[in-house]
Amino acid sequence: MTQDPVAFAFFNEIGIIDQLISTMLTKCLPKGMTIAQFSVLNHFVRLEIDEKSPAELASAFQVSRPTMTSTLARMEQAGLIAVRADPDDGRAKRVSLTEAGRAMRETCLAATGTMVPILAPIASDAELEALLPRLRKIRQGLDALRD
Amino acid sequence: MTQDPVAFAFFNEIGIIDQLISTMLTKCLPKGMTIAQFSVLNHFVRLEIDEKSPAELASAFQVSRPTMTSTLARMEQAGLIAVRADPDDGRAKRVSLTEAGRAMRETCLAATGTMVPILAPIASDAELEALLPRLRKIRQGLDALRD
DNA sequence: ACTATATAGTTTGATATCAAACTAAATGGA
DNA sequence: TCCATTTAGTTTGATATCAAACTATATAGT
Repeated sequence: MTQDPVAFAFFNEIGIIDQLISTMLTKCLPKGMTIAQFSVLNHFVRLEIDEKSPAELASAFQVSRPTMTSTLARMEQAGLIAVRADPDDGRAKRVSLTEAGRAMRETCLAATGTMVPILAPIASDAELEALLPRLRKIRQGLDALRD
Repeated sequence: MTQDPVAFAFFNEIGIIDQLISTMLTKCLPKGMTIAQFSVLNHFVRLEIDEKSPAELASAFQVSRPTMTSTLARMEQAGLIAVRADPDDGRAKRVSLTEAGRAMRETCLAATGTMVPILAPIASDAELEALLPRLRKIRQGLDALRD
């Protein structure tokens, strides 16, 4: 362990934190809702975007296209999004939020809000605020490596 | 987005970093090998442990018992571990590393080593070293919350 | 001793995720 | 015009992950 590169220990902690948070978050979401789906709902609302293609969404969340296909299929099934053919490109699709999707996002937002006071004792806002830009820089560096 | 609690932005970055690193790491591992399996191999070698029960392993990696059952089944199938009944407890099992498992761990270690120079430009060891204890503290806090 | 509870592992059924291979449509070049 | 290449999306097949429900064994309490 001591001979392990620091990077490994670092990314190991990152992995465990992600796992713990994901599990907690999933548990407080409405039955059947997942983080992946909630993220898509959030994306539309926060960026005030009408329509986006599956490929654009996949790219925004840095997941593969098959993953996005799968997530969107479930969301359409659940009535959270509407999908139509792109009028300008026969290969493409256009995805948009439904009213139900918007409502579900509100519900999820309220549910996740309950986690904030629970997390507060773990780390202060100041602490997180201090770490955030440094993590962001690392994320951007990794992101750039992919190409 | 601006009204989002800092915690959300923070854990979002954590999630993306984990995803990017996991994908990179998986790609450099031998065909068929996964991070979950490599972690188990590593655990045995690094802690110099002979045998552990599936429940102990699940707890060490903070995954559910069904998850560990699944991972161990694949590893046993691949000949990386040996599993025997616990002589003292009729419910339990004892898991140990095989020679093949030990060899595979060495191979994986060498493979992941190639990532170190790639990651170096992303963040210096000093930077990671500075962040590590703070992440560890957050992880421990989250871990404690689970109970 | 007997029953209730707790613990070890598995099974079932669901989601997310990826790589590889595939179809269909757009684009570019000769 | 026609073919090669690229791009959008899906399908297939694999792994990880969880919760809930299940079996079997161990432990505790009466």
